[in-house]
Amino acid sequence: MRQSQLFTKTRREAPADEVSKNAQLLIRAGFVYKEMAGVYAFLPLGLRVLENIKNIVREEMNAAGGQELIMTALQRKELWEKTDRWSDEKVDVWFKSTLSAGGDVGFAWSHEEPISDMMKGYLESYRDLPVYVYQFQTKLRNELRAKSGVLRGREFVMKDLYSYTTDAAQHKEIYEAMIQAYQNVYRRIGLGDITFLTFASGGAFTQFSHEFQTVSDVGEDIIYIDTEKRIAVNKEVYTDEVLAHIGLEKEKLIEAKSIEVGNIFDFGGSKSEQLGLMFKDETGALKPVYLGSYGLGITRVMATIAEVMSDDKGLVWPEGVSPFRYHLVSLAGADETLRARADQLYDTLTEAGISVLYDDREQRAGEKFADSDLIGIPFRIVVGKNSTDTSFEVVTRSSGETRTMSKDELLQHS
RNA sequence: CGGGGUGUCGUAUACCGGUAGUACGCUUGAUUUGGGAUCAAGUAGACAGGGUUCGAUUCCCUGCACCCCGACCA
Repeated sequence: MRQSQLFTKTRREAPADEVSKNAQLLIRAGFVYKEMAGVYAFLPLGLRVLENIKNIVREEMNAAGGQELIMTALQRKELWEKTDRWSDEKVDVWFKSTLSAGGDVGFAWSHEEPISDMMKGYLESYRDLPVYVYQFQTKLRNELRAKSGVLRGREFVMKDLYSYTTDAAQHKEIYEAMIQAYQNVYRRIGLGDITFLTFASGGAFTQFSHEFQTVSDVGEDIIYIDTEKRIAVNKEVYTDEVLAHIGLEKEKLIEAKSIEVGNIFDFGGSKSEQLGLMFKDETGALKPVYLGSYGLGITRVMATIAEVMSDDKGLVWPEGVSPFRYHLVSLAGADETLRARADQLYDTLTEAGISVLYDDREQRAGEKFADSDLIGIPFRIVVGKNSTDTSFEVVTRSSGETRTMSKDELLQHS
């Protein structure tokens, strides 16, 4: 992509009404646009990051047996009344509206009810199970207060997978597979080292749920980490009894603030019974389908990366999620030789299927470097006085390290 | 929802009860070209409504928006 053609605009200063670092940087670098409090649009650069994150998640979900689908954003009142979660007293984040033709609808803040209700038409026998389906959906939540920029908005993209199994034993298999898949995701997007599997409250359904918590001072949760075992306990269930149950020693735990970047749940059979989602087992007996749900906030992950990986110059994208692999910065100016050299390198890399943002603009070096630092692509190739036809200056964004690389090395470097 | 704060060109800001200024951006021209260049000319603004006042962007009220703390976050 030629930067002269890219729809974006960097800003020297952040808007005065944004205090959170993730929103400041993402707006300044031209990744997101703020529509209103807690509601952000994703511009081409930001969308590329989102899609990269989604693709990593998609690959891991598919590998674990998940099948992608997409549910609706409009939901039926009657369905949510069945599980007693329609009233504003029970769920205070509902956006609701009425149909012109008559009747009430809700805007999707979660999809357990509709997706499980739908399953009634498809899951009738133990032969139909297990089923693992997931989607990437925009969730709408009427939060009393939006905060922390993109981290906690009223509109956000979430991956939610639902597992339908015959019993606890079958459920355990997918649940363990999901824990592994989630850990793969966080490792691949670059948050693996600071993201911990965390024991948390299971709400009304089970003793525990598991969260994935990324250590950050802007987080809203407090966790206690065992750095050797790489697991943690959320403050909400941090008791001697729970520690003993999990086998953690209090003295070894480190307290930290953290961002919840994922949450997986064991619902058991109770919700299925409420909804009438039953199947016949081998003996012909009618049983409730065993339900699990697995959430992962895509936009929140993007904001978390912006928050924890950035420096005073701007964003620093991990290789797995960066909008481009290389930022090719041409300092050719009026020098036709340099321009041709940059053009040729851009063509070569692009034809090899490598994503390159090519800063072919007329701007001066300082502005280009500042923009490049702000946008945060992992590797910057500088075509200028230090380059030749065969060797190029390459700067690593995260470390600032500069080295010289050949075209072949650029093509193979990964 | 409770408490606190803020609304001035596209962005960041200044001043002021009496002609709203600066920087960046943007437009045009010239000179520049390895870390946000220089010069010149131009462009563009007081959240909305009401009140006080000879006169309100400024003071007061209401609304709206945004930010922060808390509460909330299956």
